[in-house]
This record gives sequence, C-alpha cells and structure tokens, in this order.
Amino acid sequence: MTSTHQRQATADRLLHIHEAAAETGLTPRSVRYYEEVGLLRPAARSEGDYRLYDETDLERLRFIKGLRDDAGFSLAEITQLLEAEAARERGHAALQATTDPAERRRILCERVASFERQIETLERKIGRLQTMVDETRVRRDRTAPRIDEIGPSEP
Amino acid sequence: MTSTHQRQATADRLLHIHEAAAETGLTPRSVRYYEEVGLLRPAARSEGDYRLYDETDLERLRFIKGLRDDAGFSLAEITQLLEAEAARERGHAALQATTDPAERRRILCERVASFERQIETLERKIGRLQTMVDETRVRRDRTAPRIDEIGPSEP
DNA sequence: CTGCACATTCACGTCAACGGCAGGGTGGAG
DNA sequence: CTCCACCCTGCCGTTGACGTGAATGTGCAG
Repeated sequence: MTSTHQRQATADRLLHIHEAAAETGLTPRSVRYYEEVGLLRPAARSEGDYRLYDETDLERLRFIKGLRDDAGFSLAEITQLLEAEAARERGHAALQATTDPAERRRILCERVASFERQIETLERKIGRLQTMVDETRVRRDRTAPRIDEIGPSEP
Repeated sequence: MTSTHQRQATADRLLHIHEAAAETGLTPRSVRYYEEVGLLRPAARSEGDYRLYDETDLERLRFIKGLRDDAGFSLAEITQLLEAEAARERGHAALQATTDPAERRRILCERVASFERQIETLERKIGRLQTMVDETRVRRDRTAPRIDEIGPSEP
C-alpha cells in the first residue's frame, strides 16, 4: 500500500530515532517518552517497526524542547498548547471541507482566537518575569548612586 | 538614615509555619522542604522549637514561589540566584566594616554587577519566550487577512 | 554467514519536589 | 485538668520525567 499522507512535501528523508534526537538535542528515550504520553504520534514505522521521523516531527520536537527548556513548561502544559495546535489543524481540514462563507469565517476566527490564547499564555509568563526584572533593576538603581557618593575614582 | 518603609500591622509578629505558608501561597511541607535543601536559613525557633518566620522570610518565600511558578526555575537554579543574593548581603556586611573608599566602591560595583547578572538570566528567558510569542503572532497575522478575503460579514 | 550497531518493548531504577502518615510535644480555651 | 489544633522529626509513598539494563529483532559491512 502506498502512503496516503502527503507529508514528505520537502522531499526529506525520514530519520531514525537516534538521528531525530541528535537533530533536536534530545535523547531517544525522551522522544519515546513523549510519544508514550501522547505528545507525538509515530510519524511512520519502517518495515522492521523502526520509528521514522520527518521534518514536521522535528519541528514538533523542537517546539516541545523549547517550551520545556526555555519556558519551563511541564509536559502537561505542553500537551495543552499542542492540543490547541491540533484543534487548529482540524480547523484547517474543516476549512477545506466547506465553501460556506459563514462557516469558513467561523473556523478562521477560532484559529485566530486560539493563537491569541497561546500568545496570552506566553505573555502572562513574560509579564511575571518582567516584574522580577523590574524589581531587580530598581534595586540595582538604588545601589548605583551610592557608588558616586563615595567620590571620584581613586587615581 | 533609617528610611524604612512603614510596614503592615502584622509586620512585627513572627508567624508560625502554617501562617507563613498561607501568606505566601505555599504549603507547610514545601516550606520545610525548602529549608531542608538550604533555600531558607534556619528561621527563628520558639521555645517549643516551632519555626517562626518574619517579613524577610516571607519575602524570600515569595521570591522562591515566583521563580518556581512564574519562571519555571528548578530549586537548584533558585539556589544559584539566592546565593548571589547572599553574596550581596555579605557585601553589605563588608561595606559596614570598612571605610576605605576604594573597598566600598569595589563592594558596591560587585553588587551592581550581581544584579545585572540576575537581570540577564531573567531576560534571556524572556527573550526565548518572546521569540515564541513573535512566531505565534506571525502565524496569527497570516491567518487574519484570510477572514477578510471571505468578504464582508453576513447580515 | 557473521558481526556489529542500532532498533524494539518491557521493566525496574532514579532524582526532584513534594504529600502523608506515625509517634510524640506544645499551648491556649474551656 | 483535658481537649484540640497545631507543631516537631522521621520516614516512606508518589508523580513527573526520564535513565538504564535485559531480551530480542533488524540491517548493512565484510
């Protein structure tokens, strides 16, 4: 049977788990674990049941790693964000399936709303971090003038 | 120069662990754990060996909670940041102990540098999050115009 | 064909960050 | 005084996020 999915749009070869992991800075174990908890679907399996990953999978893995390392999100929170993404993709399919302008409008509006919810989630985190930065800056700025009070620097 | 902020009515009283925890949105167990791993100096103890917390402790606990919840830092990372803070406090003591202008200047400069390292740590995290926000915004902005393509909204 | 490196699925081990007891002490109300 | 709510110190349990074999299969190099 020939593949029904048109996933290899960029003509990339499929990577084994070790290569995909190396490519994204993860371990094979983590990648399998992410699949186990439902963050990743087996892209494809080789004849011998080897997991095979394409560029889409790599992007997804990089996204996960970014959220985990940079943002400090738990895998549960990442699941939420990825489910929103999945909903957007389902919306994409639904968009192809209808020509009704009102329906198409509704789908696209929901997608925009979904992006905005994600932005809000991230910006809330940024806001809290920014508050900490501001507080630190205030403390620094209360310290700095005391240096000048000492007088001009020693010759 | 005793320019201390006027404090809350409860500022003088020392709090039991349950009160301190409630005040900071933590659990008593967490607070004890933070002490166990060295995030918190042995606070004062009552006659019956009860832990007692003052306003400084509460600030420290809020700081820890902020880093943990908002920034997603691990307790190990928080330890680093708090050690920097401790170094600044040692600097404060050293500042009291000397009148040598050059020495006082050095201490204050180091403190400012320490604040700036902390700011940099936080802003690096903000930067990564901001990148994700920007990417999301781009995707949203690629979606939005497609709504207008559909035509004016149905009556 | 024989290695050899990498893959698979269990299954158990580990570390962080707590939760939740047991067994015993403390301290203010009644 | 008792009662009861809170505190203490262990110490074991749990959850998340993997690490680390063990037993077995796969695929290509020589």
